[in-house]
Amino acid sequence: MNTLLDAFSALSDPTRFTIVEQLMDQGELPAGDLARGKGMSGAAISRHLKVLRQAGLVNQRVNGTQRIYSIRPEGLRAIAEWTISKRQFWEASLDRLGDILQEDPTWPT
Amino acid sequence: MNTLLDAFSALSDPTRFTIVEQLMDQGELPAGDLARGKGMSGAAISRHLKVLRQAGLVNQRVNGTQRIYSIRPEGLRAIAEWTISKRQFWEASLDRLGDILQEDPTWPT
DNA sequence: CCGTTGATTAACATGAATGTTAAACAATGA
DNA sequence: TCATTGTTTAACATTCATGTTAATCAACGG
Repeated sequence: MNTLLDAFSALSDPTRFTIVEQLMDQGELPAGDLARGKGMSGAAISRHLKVLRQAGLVNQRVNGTQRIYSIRPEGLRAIAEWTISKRQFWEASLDRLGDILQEDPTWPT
Repeated sequence: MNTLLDAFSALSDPTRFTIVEQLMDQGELPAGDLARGKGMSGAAISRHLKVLRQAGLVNQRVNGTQRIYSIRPEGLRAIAEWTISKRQFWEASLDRLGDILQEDPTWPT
């Protein structure tokens, strides 16, 4: 559960959230690319990446002088499983479960 | 998406997270009961509840002098929908999707 | 009307978070 | 070997978060 709170905390920062989304969209990226992408010092990004790593949300791979980051699926599962375990609460706001299928056609039926 | 970050932020605090879980377990509860349950001043709990309300995660109902709080399903849906939309990433860490069914037999197949 | 109860807001202290620049460090290539 | 590049860590300033107690406010019951 501590893992879960760390994940929530890590994702609650806009910079870190967009890093995660960028890694999801573009696959693995070196720290430098992420820093350039957001108008922010490399030092700041480096520490954000450390927070994400400690929360278990990203992996770091070494390639020469580069540190290449990618999504760590196990980290996201903490959130996914909590969400699933509480499904009855957010489903309660749907008149019909079918509504969500409209939003996400890949949702398992 | 701002709603989503507010929800993550709200849930990243241990006191607020347990308030949410307590409301899920026990249904609606007055602020005073929540304060007594955690050894903390009513003032602190009141502000935590305000954060949860502003994040859209709980509802407030007035009953005489009491403020009775309950889960707000719409708020949880922001997290649920983000999680679902990123499903491919956390499913990637499963050898077989069936694994999760073992953890949660009610998961839709 | 007054005192009590339940709850929130105000004022304050303190520790955590986040950005910057400068320093440190490792890998690479001339 | 030495300069360059990529990244992280250190030191610092500033803002944000969170707890406490005291003050405020509304509802109730005598």
